Amino acid sequence: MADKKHELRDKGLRLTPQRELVLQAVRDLGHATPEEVAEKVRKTHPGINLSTVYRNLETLENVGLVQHTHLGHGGATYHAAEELTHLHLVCGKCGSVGDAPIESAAPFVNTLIDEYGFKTDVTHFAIYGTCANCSEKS
Amino acid sequence: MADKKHELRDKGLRLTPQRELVLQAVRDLGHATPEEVAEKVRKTHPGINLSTVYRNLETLENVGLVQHTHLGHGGATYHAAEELTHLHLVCGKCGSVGDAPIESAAPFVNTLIDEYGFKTDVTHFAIYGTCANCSEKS
DNA sequence: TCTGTCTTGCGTAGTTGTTGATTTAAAAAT
DNA sequence: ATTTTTAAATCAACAACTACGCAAGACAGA
Repeated sequence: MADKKHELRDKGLRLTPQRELVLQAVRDLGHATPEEVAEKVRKTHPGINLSTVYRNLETLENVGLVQHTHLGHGGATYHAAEELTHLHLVCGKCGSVGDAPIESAAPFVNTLIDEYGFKTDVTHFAIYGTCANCSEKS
Repeated sequence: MADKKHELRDKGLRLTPQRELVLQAVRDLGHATPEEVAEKVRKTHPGINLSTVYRNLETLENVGLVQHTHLGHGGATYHAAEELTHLHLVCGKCGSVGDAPIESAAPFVNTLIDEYGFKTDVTHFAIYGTCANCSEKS
């Protein structure tokens, strides 16, 4: 962690403030659309352009630092590669995105492999439902 | 099932060939984008318009006969309401959509409820991974 | 059968999300 | 410090998807 400044250069990328900020935003947000990333970055760097965000997300994905998924709405959502260790619990009512450890799905994943030969990648999609909060309220 | 002709009227909808065909297509296809529904319908009713398909899908959804989800790519996919009894196994390589009974996920769903209070609706999202076919080939 | 209303067809036009082209600026190498 | 190279900003174009408006036609009820 000490050499964070160099992880981009190590991948053969130039070290620009924008690029760092985009990566940091993805890490901070956990999962975010390009638009959300842009918004986040603009808090500290107001002039950043949406195109730049898109290009950097693409670049960062190429070197494996981030990945994208589709969580339902339409746009892609990005997360840092090292964060791909949990499930996404998306609440259909409030839109919140919770996390659960990957092990929660282990029996499910095994069932699908054993019975259908289907190798599930549970980190790549949203688990849709209703969160505890919204369940109480209704 | 004998009075299929009247189920639309019972919902307060007019009975048009297009409407019937759209509903039938959704039921036959299991899960399909508006475009795919249109294609299917056009086999027996070539002149049907895409707008009509969209409008009817919307109408049918309003009365609860069909539902839509986002399975990742971009467009919405529709299925008949009574068909919501299986999981969608979407292959990331070939794009195929397989089915698995809802019971496969039961332990998983229970875990999420017990530990996080999260009520999962497993029929409403795609389970993403690699199908048996594509696993062999690679 | 006739009438009023809902629906279709058709084209179009708005979103939304994304990518290019170009110029300017900034980063790395020398 | 200077040069070379790559990235950022800006704006525009694009594509896919969906919705809208109007006129003509089809459905259901009397």
